[in-house]
Amino acid sequence: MEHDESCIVRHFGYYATLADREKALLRELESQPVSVKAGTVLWEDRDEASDFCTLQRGWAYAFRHLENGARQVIEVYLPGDIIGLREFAFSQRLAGVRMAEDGVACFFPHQNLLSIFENSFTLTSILFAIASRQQVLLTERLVNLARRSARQKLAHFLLEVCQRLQQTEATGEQCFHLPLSQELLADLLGLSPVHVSRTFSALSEEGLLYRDRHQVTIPDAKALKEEADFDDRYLIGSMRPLLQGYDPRHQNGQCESARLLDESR
Amino acid sequence: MEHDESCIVRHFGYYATLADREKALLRELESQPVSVKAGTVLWEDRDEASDFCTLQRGWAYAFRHLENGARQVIEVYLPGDIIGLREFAFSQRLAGVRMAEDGVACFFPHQNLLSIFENSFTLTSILFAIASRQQVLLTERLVNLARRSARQKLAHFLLEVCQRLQQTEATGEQCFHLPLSQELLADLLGLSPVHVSRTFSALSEEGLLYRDRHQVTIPDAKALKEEADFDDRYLIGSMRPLLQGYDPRHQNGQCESARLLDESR
DNA sequence: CGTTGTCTTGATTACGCTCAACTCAGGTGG
DNA sequence: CCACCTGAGTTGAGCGTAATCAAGACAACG
Repeated sequence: MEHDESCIVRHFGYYATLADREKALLRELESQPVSVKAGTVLWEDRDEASDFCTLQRGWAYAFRHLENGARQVIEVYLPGDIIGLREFAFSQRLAGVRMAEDGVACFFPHQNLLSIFENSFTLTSILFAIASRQQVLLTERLVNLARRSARQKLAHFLLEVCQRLQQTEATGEQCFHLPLSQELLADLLGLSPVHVSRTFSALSEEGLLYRDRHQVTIPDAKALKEEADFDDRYLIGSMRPLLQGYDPRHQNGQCESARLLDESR
Repeated sequence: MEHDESCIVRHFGYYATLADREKALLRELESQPVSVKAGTVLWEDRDEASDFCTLQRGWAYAFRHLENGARQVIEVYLPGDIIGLREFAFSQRLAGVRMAEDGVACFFPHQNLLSIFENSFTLTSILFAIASRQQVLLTERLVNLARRSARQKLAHFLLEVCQRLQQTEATGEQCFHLPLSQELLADLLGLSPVHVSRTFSALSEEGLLYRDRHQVTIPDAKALKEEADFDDRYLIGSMRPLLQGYDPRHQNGQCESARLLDESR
């Protein structure tokens, strides 16, 4: 029964080499695939948070409704991503999650994660790395929202998505399907829908970005990255070899950056 | 040699009961306390990321410089927080960290975290919970930046800090020392320094918030929370009992939210 | 008592919002 | 097959929040 095409096994394998036992543990997470239609709510804000889910196919997004009626899209999930880690320590959801297009999701209970912590050092490290990466994505989104112009926000997001897609799907295309409405992009980037439209037009007129319906093309990635102040070091490409240099016999390593220690003596 | 006043032991103890062995593991993280002056850089953006640090005393903040000269403050760390988890999976720093006032920091190497993964299921779970909470804080900051007015941003941040301080220091005060300049608040909230000043004045005139130099007083927390759309469920108070209901003999729990599964049959 | 950095206040500007009308594509039903 | 409807996207006009620039007040410090 060899099906290493398991999305999550592939995803984890990116971080470190997996033993068969570990692959088996991972496959348990995907034992209950569910087909979900576009618009399906995986869970609502404030629902009881009792499980996680992996995304096998399709895009999804996390969102919050504010008091004033506005909606903020917090994160966009692509195939291979794990959803719900945010609430590991919480008993209720802190954001809703909805499918942006038809897809397949696999739910697994909280306990499975604890069981991984207890049974696999390698998978634990990888999970921590994935949580760390999610935090880094969030950080970049935060900077994007706080300090960049509308055109930079839009360009930056599209560049990020394009690169994340290339990592998972290993295509070299500068052209991809974007199953998100302009209203959703607005709620993601902290703009109004009309301004998203205007920004698309402006970027298009300058030849930095083409879009037909939901198909986006980036003719000159270098120029667009320049425009957007985009630096891909926060994406997976620059991640460390996870378990490199770890020797369980020497558990109390010395600080490499003893700089400050020295100073204080 | 009983000194349970260790900041990190107290912090972890908040999540679950610790055995002596686990307390010992944690104390290793604090074996190298360093006194650091206000303004000291713990590390710079793009430095090699080889260790983490816990904050024993004083405030610190993570920041990034952008191409256009602006600075974004990403996160504010209070005593008891762990700094650097963001870069667990990365080989270089993705943001600089600087002390906002005099304090004490404890550096410990990457390896110590891996050693915890290998040796303590409980501590691993707590670490994951802490990472999860950091992500949640970041999420709330993102919403704050994207969708709220200047006065809401400022009020919301001050309410958050006030509550976080109360959790660690167990004081009931609606009054605290804020060792951050208005310029730093501006860089944190995505505003200009002059507008932070104006916003302080406006809130003060309405009696929602008083400030004398770096001392902040919140006379009517309820009113201010109303104004800021502040909901504290994202803070530690609403966290789940971490290991509740975990039984290692049944590792493959069933999904509680089988809602979608049912639908798809 | 002067110097420095932080904060305040005023005047002007700009980026993106709101409201509203219009276009366009796709889907539905007569 | 066409008429209609709907939802998404586009375009224009006017406005508002917060940015910018600049000058002045204030406190802390040497």
